[in-house]
Amino acid sequence: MGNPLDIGKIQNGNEETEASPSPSRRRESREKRREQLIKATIESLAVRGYAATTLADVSDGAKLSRGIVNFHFDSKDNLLLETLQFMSDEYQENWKARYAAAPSDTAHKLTALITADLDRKICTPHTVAAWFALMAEAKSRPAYQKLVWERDTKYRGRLTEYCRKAKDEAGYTFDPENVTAAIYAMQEGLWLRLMLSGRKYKRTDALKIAMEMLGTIFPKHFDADGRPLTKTPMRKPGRKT
Amino acid sequence: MGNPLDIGKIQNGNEETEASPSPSRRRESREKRREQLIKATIESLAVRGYAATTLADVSDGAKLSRGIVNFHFDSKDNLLLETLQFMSDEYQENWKARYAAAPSDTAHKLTALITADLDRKICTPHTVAAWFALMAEAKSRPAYQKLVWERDTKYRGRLTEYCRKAKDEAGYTFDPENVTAAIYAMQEGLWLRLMLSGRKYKRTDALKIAMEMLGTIFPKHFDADGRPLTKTPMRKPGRKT
DNA sequence: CGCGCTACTGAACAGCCATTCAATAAAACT
DNA sequence: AGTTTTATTGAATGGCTGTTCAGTAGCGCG
Repeated sequence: MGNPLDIGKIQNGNEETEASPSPSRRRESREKRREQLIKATIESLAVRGYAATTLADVSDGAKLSRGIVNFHFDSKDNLLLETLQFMSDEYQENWKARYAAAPSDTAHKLTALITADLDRKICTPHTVAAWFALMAEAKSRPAYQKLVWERDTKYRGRLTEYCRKAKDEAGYTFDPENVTAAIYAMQEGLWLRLMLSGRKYKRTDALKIAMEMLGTIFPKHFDADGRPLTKTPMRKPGRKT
Repeated sequence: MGNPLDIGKIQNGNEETEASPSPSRRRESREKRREQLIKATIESLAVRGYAATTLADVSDGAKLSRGIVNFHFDSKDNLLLETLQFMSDEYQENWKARYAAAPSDTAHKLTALITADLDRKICTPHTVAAWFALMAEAKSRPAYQKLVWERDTKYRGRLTEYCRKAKDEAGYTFDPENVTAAIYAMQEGLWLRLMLSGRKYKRTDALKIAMEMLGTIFPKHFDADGRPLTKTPMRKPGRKT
């Protein structure tokens, strides 16, 4: 325990292909540094856990000096809070984009919401581990709790909307609020399992489980494997075939 | 932050009504002290979180002196590990007892397994919060991971057994392994919500959500509200009504 | 009553870690 | 080029915390 977790050269997957003027540049823009430090924090949270993550770990991980975090984030507490904020933003941007891009029928919107949670972008072992590390502290940190709760509320609101819509379309008998709660709980539980199981379970396994459950809950909208049924546009009790 | 969380007088809900010889007794049996310290640890984990829990908090909470934890548990690490073990044991004893006491038909066994998770005994806000505090560290602590994984495996094995049985009895089309994973994930997600939401969600709400989901997944075994149907003994594809 | 025995205490200690800050160096600007 | 501004460094600091251990006190036993 104590190896620096080299992520000094972050794979900035963005389209930042501009020939950087000098590779030995020490000064970076404020935003870049902050993001670099946040990523190093996530890394350390995932590998070492919350309790064992020190500022030295973070600065070493970013290949920078000791005082750097307090310079950019004022305090460790604040670094952790902004890390949570960062992950929360990333999460929301992801599902909103996927939701917007999905066809407008209920089955596809639901699919988009569910699969977004298990997207490759946000559902890496490190991200999930860091997320739980911070979330576990939420009970004793009102600021964390507020962030997490807001993230939850927005997503679940949208999910409820479509559970209700599905019910209207196909005449299911369930209570939409309860089904939403159940689905959302399942999603978080799948995350937890992904974190705990190391390499035994993969993201794609979780995806399969989630989609099959959609098929079970909304049998008129999905087939048994969880594939959206879009043939019938589905009106009130519309006749089929 | 720093008030001692008085639980010196633990409510030992057991049938230990034996008139304790002298109320000012300082020396206690080894087991009693250990349990008292573990309960103080759970309390502190729930209120302060993992990172902020110090040995001073634990000994203050138990109204004992500073060195007491190292005397009984050797190290803080070991205290935390034994706390996890304690909660794990309590959890398993609970569901095994409920399972054994349930009627032998599939629906009731399933109900027993599901409701056990949300039993008043083990599903208190403090217990759940402490559980997640420790579980979040599992990724970076092999010893924790092992304990949590074992706990999971036993419970899920039993759950799978009955999902399979239900499928055989009623001819459902789902994959039993996947359904088990989904149900179990939902259970853990409900725990998480219980922890995060403070007083907004109650144990009984979670119970309702879980049972309604059982009704959705096993429609031949439960009614829509999740009540076990026991009238029909249920054979293979038996004709109905 | 004395003698150990064991649970327990709390002061002392050593190590770790977040934070500070004076010094430095790179960019930006004039 | 000179000056200001800004980012960065890394050694110093002080507080906190886990652990130790020499001492204390309740308890049973002979």
